[in-house]
Amino acid sequence: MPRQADHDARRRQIAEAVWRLAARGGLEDVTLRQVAAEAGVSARLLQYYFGTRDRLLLGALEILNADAEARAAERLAGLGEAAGTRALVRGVLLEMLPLDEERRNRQVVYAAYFVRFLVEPALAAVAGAATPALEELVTGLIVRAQHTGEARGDLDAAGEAAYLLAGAEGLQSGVLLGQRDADRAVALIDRQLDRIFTATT
Amino acid sequence: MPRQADHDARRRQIAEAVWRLAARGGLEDVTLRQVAAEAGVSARLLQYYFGTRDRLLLGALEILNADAEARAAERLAGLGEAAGTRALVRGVLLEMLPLDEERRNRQVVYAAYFVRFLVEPALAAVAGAATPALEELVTGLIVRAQHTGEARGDLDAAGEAAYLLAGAEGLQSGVLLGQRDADRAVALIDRQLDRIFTATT
DNA sequence: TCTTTTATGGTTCGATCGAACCATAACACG
DNA sequence: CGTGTTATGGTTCGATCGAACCATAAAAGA
Repeated sequence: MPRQADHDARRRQIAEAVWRLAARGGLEDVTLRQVAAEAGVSARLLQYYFGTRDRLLLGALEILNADAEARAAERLAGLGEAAGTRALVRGVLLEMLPLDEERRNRQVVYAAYFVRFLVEPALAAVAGAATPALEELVTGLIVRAQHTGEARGDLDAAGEAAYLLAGAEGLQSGVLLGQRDADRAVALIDRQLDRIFTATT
Repeated sequence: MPRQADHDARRRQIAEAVWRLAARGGLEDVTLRQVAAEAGVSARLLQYYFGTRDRLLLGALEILNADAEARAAERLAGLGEAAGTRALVRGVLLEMLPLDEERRNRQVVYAAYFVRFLVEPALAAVAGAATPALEELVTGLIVRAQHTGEARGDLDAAGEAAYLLAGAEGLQSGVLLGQRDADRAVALIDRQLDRIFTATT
């Protein structure tokens, strides 16, 4: 019938403006007018594609989440098909560090949303899904490595997986705050992996 | 000469209102009017004691920091004078978990400030001091324990200290988000300490 | 070519924001 | 008992906010 537009592209364009503003000044800078200006569209369009501001924040987060998942899977696949178990675990952990602008911005946006996660159940559902899934994934990888002898058999796989991921998250904060060098954070992770995995083939 | 007031008490009263609002809805809810209402004073008084909103946020954070430090020292001292090294390290780590309302609120407030730490240098200075100091402290404790034989001698004290603290910070997020039980987080920390420290006396 | 529906811009409204300003009640001291 | 200073409340201003509303340009199908 009429004038068709690429809704997904428009929503992404607007969401990216939300991300930039949130990373720059927190959610309080994510005002409808500022997002519109940053995205180069009229404020009316934000209403058209997202509705209210709360739903804009929710929608922008959903797109960010989908993006993060896709990019992470892409990067893990990029390790090569015959990547060792240790390399896979390392890849998952490094995904949580701000090793490039893309990851850094994404992680800062998550930080900007954090308090809201604690209050708005709709956002909490979107945010809370990732971490437990990663924990199961890493646990499974360590268990597999224990079976093949790549990892020490006398350690608690689930506990180590949880602490590895928690540590990566903590290192993320330190690097973002400029308290810690990114390279040094990676080195710390590698040292923990040295402890868990035995022979490097 | 005239009508004296306890400035420190007033500033604290106002700062506590800031904390409550920030923990409840993030910094965007910390508006002069809402803080005034929450503290039970007029908005004029916020200007009188803190000046602009930026300086209110800075002042409230400074008081929070001083509070955190004092309470942590208090709690560590409460472990007893002859507390073992492992117990001290454990105490430091547990201070980063939301094990009671006080710690939980404080940690949520820090989260609310986080993005601002990355942007405003004045806030970054206040926030960034704690973590490196804790890292040196824990490193020193582990080194001491290695000398006395309480800790395994073949591990990198600084690296383990850094990863312990980072892990505690990551566990903090998980507990705050309700993804992880607080008791389970403590158990995970204890398991890491089992690995680092040898004999429990 | 003419609809008819969609995508988009612009304007407006009531509320609220931060900050400046105006007032005055309380009180220590002469 | 004044009296001068401090601590506090209230009001106002211009700006901005989120949301609703009004308009219209574009284009797909008749």
